[in-house]
Amino acid sequence: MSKPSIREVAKLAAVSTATVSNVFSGKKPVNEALQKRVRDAANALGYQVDRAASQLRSKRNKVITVLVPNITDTFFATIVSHLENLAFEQGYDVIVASCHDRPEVENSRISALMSWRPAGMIAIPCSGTLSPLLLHLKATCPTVLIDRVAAHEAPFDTVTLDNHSAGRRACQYLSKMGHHRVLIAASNLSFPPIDERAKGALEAMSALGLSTPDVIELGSSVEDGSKILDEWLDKHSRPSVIFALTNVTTLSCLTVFAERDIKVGSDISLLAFDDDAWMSARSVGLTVMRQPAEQMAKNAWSRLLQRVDSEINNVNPVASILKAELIERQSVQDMSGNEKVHSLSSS
Amino acid sequence: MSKPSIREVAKLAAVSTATVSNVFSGKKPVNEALQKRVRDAANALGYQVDRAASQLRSKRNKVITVLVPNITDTFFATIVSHLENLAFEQGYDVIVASCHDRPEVENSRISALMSWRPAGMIAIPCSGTLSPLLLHLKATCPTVLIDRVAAHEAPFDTVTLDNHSAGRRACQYLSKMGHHRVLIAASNLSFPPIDERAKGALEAMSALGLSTPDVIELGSSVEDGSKILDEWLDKHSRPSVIFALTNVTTLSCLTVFAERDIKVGSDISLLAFDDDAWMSARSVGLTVMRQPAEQMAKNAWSRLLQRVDSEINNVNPVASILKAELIERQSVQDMSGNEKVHSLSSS
DNA sequence: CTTGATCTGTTAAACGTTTAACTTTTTCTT
DNA sequence: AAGAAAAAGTTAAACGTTTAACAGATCAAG
Repeated sequence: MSKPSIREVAKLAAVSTATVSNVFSGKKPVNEALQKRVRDAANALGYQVDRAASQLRSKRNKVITVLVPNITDTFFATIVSHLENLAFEQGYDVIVASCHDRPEVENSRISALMSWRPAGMIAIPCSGTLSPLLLHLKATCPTVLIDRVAAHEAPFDTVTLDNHSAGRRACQYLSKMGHHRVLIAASNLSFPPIDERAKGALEAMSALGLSTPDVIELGSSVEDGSKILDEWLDKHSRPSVIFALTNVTTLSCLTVFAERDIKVGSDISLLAFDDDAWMSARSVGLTVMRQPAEQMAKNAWSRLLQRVDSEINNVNPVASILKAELIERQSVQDMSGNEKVHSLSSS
Repeated sequence: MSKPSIREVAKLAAVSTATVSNVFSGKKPVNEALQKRVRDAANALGYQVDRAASQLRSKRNKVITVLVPNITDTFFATIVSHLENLAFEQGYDVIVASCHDRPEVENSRISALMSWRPAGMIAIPCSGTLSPLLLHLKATCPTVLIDRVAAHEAPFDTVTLDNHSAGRRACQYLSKMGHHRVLIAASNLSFPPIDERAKGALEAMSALGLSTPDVIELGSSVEDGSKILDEWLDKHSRPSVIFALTNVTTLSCLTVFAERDIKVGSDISLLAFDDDAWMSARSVGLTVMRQPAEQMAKNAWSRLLQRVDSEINNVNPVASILKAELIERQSVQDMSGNEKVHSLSSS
């Protein structure tokens, strides 16, 4: 029942424990024949190296911990999935924790993660203001932060979207399509990326000389968001387009549209964020600002490995900033009355 | 830089290492005042118990590993999320691995997970035929299997949906709604739950004396599935309803409907499986068979803890089987011509 | 045939914790 | 007040691995 140890393998293969260790770690070369003998013995006993003992002695630990606000959010899950792949390729193990959007839980999850003595940590903070515990990591563990962080303010390597630019470009597109009355559906403006998106949008509108859009906060759940949006619509005249700043706010918008029998793409336009699978599987596909989730994971990973390998901790934090991609589908109606670009007919 | 050990805490607090250990583990009582002295010293040094050393010595390990086919699938992510909550409440840590639907990867992930020497494991196998490595767990580690497993055949505790009944009830509903020509969109019939759903559906139709539905396999990706369905529709006359057996096949169906400009709920009906957030946030909400994901997680968890705590391993496997819930929305059109049940008017 | 370099293998001491066994102190019984 | 029992701390030996330090063999060069 209890697992066999390296000693039993050594005895069965009639070698020293050091040799068995070398066979499995590859640290020192060992003769072909012996190697086979050892492996056979190990298989016969069902031996497997004990991580705890290995780590305790060697102080090396090929483990990266990942902290996300919520694993059920497709965007975060996608990033986790990519990170897991990258880690796997390089012989690292990943331990994931999610804090369910609760800062208190975040703290306790960080403690738990750190007790594994990981080689490094990749975190998507759940709130814009970094907790003291998180900040303390600066001194103890190579860390890179993704997404919910103000890129240049954090004392960590960061990988973020150029949220300001994404918001700006989104609104430029909206105005090009002839929309003047836009409502911005944010989740929570205390999250730096959301705030940036909204600021970028506002700035673009004012630069274009258009009226400043209203901004409403819909929170982090679809239900709450629907209710808030519903009430807002009761009190205001209908905007020509809603710019939804996350996949969850997008869902809130669609819920309300369904209840009120408002048709997307004709009665109202919708520009969404992220690009979940369901957003394109619709009769009126959603036009979206897509975040390059895979690239974000890749950058975070390589940045972290660099820190881990170089042991140097006094290099200045580097901020890696990526661009969102506008994917044009049918949910933003063209109200401009302009000719289509591809039309060659002379008027 | 390097983490302080229990010895340094002991020295600073002027006690023995055993006392420090007892303060943190609670194994033996220790005087209030001393306790405070120890905690203060630990805080001052930033001390944290080293899991590896602790586990190595005590052989206890409050860790449960979780294996899923794909963390980006909302259904699996939801289960993982609930499991994480349950674990957290009881002082367990969870290590999650996903095998990206590849059996080879599954094997290597299992090895990796086992090297943590977890107290138990909860797995959603990625294929219906359990790998030898997985079967081997029977002897080494308390294990409970969820979802992709034939409930009564596996030599493990299982938590599954009553898929046969779900398929049957779905088709009974469909027939009640006046649908006679139904197409079943399976993902992969080699997965036991999918096969069961299809079988249940077929059985219901034949019991009702209706023509047996066609069954097509759409695979595990939205794109592949769309292509296959698209080709099928080219060669066959349009069914009155599609019964999609997973959230991914549902997406494939909707993609094809969008391309062909087929309106759900009027041109064609759709009965979906699972109940992802986006399924209700539509002008025509999807009627679905919802799986009780939270309950599945709860049952798996309590079943596992029972095994872990009782140390008894010769109890027969127990199969926990849950019911799906039919949630009626608008995507299945009523073709029966019957009066509505709530209508009291005399004809 | 020596010298020394190169391989391949072994021995034994850590790594940071827990815990059985022991010692000291306190409390309770009579 | 003496002795027993209970409570609170300490000592030191594990846990299963890695790895310095060492040892024996093989081989090439001089």
